[in-house]
Amino acid sequence: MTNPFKNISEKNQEKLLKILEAHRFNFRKNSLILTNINQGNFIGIIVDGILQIIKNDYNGNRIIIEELEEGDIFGTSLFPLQNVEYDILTKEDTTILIIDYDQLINLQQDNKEYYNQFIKNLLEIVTNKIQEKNERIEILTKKTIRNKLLEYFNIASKNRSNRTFYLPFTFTDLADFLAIDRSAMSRELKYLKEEGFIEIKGKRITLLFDKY
Amino acid sequence: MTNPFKNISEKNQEKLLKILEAHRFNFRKNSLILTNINQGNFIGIIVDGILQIIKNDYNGNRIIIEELEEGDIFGTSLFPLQNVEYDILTKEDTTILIIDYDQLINLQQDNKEYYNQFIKNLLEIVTNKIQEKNERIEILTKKTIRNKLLEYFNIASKNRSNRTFYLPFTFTDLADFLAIDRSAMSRELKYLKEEGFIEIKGKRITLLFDKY
DNA sequence: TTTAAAATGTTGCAATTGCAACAAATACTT
DNA sequence: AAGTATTTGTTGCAATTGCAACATTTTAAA
Repeated sequence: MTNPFKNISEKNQEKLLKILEAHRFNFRKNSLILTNINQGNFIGIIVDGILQIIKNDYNGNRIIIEELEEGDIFGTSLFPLQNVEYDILTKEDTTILIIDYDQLINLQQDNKEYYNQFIKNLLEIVTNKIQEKNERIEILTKKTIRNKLLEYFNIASKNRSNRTFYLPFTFTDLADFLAIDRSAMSRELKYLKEEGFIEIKGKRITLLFDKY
Repeated sequence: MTNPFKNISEKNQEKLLKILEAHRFNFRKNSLILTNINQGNFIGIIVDGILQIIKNDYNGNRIIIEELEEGDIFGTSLFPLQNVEYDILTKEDTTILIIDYDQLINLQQDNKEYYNQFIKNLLEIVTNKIQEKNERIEILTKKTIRNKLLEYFNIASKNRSNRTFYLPFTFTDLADFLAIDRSAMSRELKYLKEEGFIEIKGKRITLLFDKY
């Protein structure tokens, strides 16, 4: 994951955050970050910790939109529908920086190279985020639970360059991430184990198929 | 949709494209744009026309990843998996600009305000794209065909600020976009019409429900 | 360490969906 | 304008899935 302050010296980082009037916030594990931290358009940068963006349906379905870690960004301009319906939940103690998006974009500081570098870094981060979203879409467009699981496992395995990897969250969360029923997923995982496609020990998953 | 050259004069636009060694290409309707236009990391800008990014599954399923129009961007850095498996298809006669992504990012032209402006514009476009991806994910995470359709219709209606709108593509494409079986979708649309949720005349759709 | 809470595993059953196989209607091409 | 290709509509049926309800295991908190 790209660091939003890549190629920016400590000193310039401070200057930048001052110019942008960035605010720092600390949250305990399992707390809800209200999206109305400030009124306007904002970008949040995760300095440390883990966040989940959660959507709770009118159908009572809970969907994990994304899971974010250090260096990731989030914010109003990155969500549709003014993000009214999203919950942002800390999974660990988390520190974030909040920056006003409009102020950031409209700042007339072209001569400051650290400002330009920062914008470039954000572009790179958001571009990576698109790739993640596309991966997510790849998974969600698979028609069966089995194919969703296999696609998810393949991508996870590829991203970690290892046929063995650890789930970054619970199986309950995985079901929410894949937008499928947890018990149906559990059933399908059993079949996949029985048929020798995968091996599971706790959150440790090993792929036993070559490619599918 | 944001124009990638917003706030850049014609003159500076030319300079910029020269510096970036941008190449212009024209394609006829229904032609495949090979993703190996050039070898490296590239960004494509749609000057005019319409493109679809298509993925064909090993299961034989055809999925529309996105539909792009004038001002939109696409490119290797925006796809996962080195975009080997994606087809880029013109739906109309289309003109694009190709820019080398690494060259763009690594250019040392901080003093050129049009360059910085261009990067900012790209950030804005990619940020909007994230919103679109999130909307797509919202739709795909709905568990029933009915709810996928209703969510799609809601978003389409909201985006056009009108309860009547036109499908931007065929119903066959819509099924591919929603990742559902076309005939099953057709059946569900019939029920939605019968139950008075919607009205359909050709590609013209009117929502008759207040909110759902 | 005990207790409570959350996560995981399991299963029957009803609802939903994909698939296949057509007919009918539209849209393109020459 | 005729002929071909594509899109749309329809339906039975089998497969998949969600849901509910519960037992068991694991994790977290007091």
